[in-house]
Amino acid sequence: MGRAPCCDKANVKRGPWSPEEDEKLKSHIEQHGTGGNWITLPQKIGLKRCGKSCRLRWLNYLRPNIRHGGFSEEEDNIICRLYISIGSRWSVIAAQLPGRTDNDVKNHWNTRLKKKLFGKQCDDRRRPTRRITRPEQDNIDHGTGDLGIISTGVSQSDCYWAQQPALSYPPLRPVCEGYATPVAPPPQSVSCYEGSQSPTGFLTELDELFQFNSVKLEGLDCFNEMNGGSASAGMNWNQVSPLLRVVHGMQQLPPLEEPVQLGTPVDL
DNA sequence: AATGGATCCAACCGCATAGAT
DNA sequence: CATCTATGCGGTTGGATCCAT
Repeated sequence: MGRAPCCDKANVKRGPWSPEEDEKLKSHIEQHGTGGNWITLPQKIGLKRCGKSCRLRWLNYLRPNIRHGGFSEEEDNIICRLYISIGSRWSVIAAQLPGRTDNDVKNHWNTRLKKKLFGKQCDDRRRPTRRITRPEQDNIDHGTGDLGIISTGVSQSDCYWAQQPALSYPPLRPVCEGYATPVAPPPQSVSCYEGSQSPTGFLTELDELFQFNSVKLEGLDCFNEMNGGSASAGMNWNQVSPLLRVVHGMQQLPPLEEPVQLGTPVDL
């Protein structure tokens, strides 16, 4: 028996949202909330949309204080370090970046950071600057703390780490007491852009990096507390960063209640 | 100017989980 | 306890846009 569809796909609109739809949804939620039921909400307000689609639209775009684009290098570093530590748990990572959504973080990772970290070569100069899309233009000078320069996937942004003597990790702010902060790996361990175009060399360096993490992450005991002390409940460790699957004793993350305060110094 | 490839990102899909019954 | 339903989440896709030729 198959799973019941969440909505009648034949009778719901799909694809991009119109400004009118956005306005309907936004004003209703601002006035009445979601009513605790996304499924019935679109019918209530006369939207021919799936409840899931409404939820996604609200969470990713209509919600107040959402920021799009213009990721700072500091945010990039946080994303990379968390990805290395906990894998593709985008909601957790996004929770550390105020105003960012999991979808945004995920897209940013997939389109830029992954290339940074996993070998997009700096000498790819075909596209020195990326286009500035309308949403990005909207975000420029909106107090995001960025310079208003849209770094591209391959130019300044992509080459940022490549230009460094080695991948440089600023220290990650601990997310809870006793949380063993993923600490900057030895610089030489991730110098993946320096003559490491050879996959073998790169993998070796990654191995070193994760051996490093295997030590540092042993302190993640407080992961256990996330689910009432159950060491494995609620956590599929196969989904943890593939880079960390070899790590022994990796345990569950604690609840991440406080977003990382960007720009705050970190005591290690 | 036309075309094809690359890139980005909004949106969808489907699975896992939590909560209700 | 079993089943059903809604929600949350991560993976993937499709279309728009840009750049190089």
